Amino acid sequence: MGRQPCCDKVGLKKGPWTSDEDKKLINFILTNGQCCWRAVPKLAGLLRCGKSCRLRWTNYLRPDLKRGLLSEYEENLVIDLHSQLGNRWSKIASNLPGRTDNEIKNHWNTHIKKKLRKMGIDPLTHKPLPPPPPPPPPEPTQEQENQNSSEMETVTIQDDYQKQSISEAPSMEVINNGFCTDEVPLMEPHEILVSESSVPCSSSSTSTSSNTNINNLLEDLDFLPTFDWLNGDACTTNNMGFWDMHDDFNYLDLLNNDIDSDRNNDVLTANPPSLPPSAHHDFNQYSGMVMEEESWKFELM
DNA sequence: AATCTAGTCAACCGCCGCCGC
DNA sequence: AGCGGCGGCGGTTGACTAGAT
Repeated sequence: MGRQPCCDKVGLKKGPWTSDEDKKLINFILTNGQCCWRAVPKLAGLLRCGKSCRLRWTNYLRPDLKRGLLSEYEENLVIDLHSQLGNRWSKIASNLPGRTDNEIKNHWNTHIKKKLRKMGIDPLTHKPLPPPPPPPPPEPTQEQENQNSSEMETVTIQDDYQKQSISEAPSMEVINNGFCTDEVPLMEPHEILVSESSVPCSSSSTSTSSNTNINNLLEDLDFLPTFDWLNGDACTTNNMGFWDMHDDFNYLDLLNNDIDSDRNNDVLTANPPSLPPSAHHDFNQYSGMVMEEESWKFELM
C-alpha cells in the first residue's frame, strides 16, 4: 500500500552544495532529463534527498535562470503582481522568466519591503502606511497641526507615485504575449548534448558552490549556442564563459527557418527542424527528441 | 587589527494538495 | 475509500560577507 518513503534521511548530506555535487546533478539531468526526483540522488550518485536535488536544480542550476539583481522593470512587476496575488511567490515567479520563487521572495524581503516602506507604502496591503502615532504633548500647537497636514500630503503624493510606478509596468496582457516560464522549455538542445566527458573538471576553478552554474561548467567548451528567452535573441557562450548576443535572428526564426548568420566573419548555421508547438513545452519530449535529432546541432563554419 | 552589526541569500522545514496504490 | 508518498509552496534559518566601530 502507498509508496516507499522519499528518503530515510539517514546518512544524507545537508548544507551548501559543493561544485562536485553540482556537476553530478547537472550531468545526470542533462543526460536523463527531469524525472522522478526521488530516484535522482541514487542514480546520480548523490548523498542528498530528492527534495534537496530538486531545489538545487530549480533554484540554482537550471540553465535558463537569470542571475543578478532584479531590474527596475522586474521590481515594478513584482510589486504589481504582489498587490494582486499576495505572497504567492511561485505564481509571481511564473510571470518573470528566468527568476525563481525563492529569488523573488528573498528580493522582496530584503529590498522591496524596505523600498516600499521608505515610500510610505505598506508592503503587506500596498496601501499608504498609517502616519506614525503623534507624540503625546499636552496641547498640540499650531505648528504641529501644520506638520500633520503636510504628512497627509506626503502620503497622498506617495500613493500617486505607487500608482504611477505600477501603471508603468507592462500589463499582464503584454507579459502573456511574450514568453512565460510556463511556456518556455526548461532545457535547450545544445545543453542536452553536453556529455560528462565534455564538462571540464574545474578543480582549479576559483568558483565556489554558490556561484557555480551551468555557464561556469561549460566555459571551456567550444562554440555553444543558446537562447536568451526573455528577449528571444540567440546568444552563444565562448570559451571564456562570456555570452555573445546575436541580434540578427531570434528564437522564433530558429524554430521556423533555416538561418545563416554572418557575425564578425563567422557564420552560424542553424537548421532546426520545425517542431509542433507542443513539443517546445514538454521537457521530456524535448530532450528525447534532441538526443536523437542530429539536425539540432549547431555548427560554426 | 579585532570585534560587532546588518544585510544577503542558499538551503532547510513543515505543510498541503494531488494522486498512486 | 482511504492511506501515504511526491512534488510544490511559503516561511524561516543560519552561514557568509561587507561595512561600521
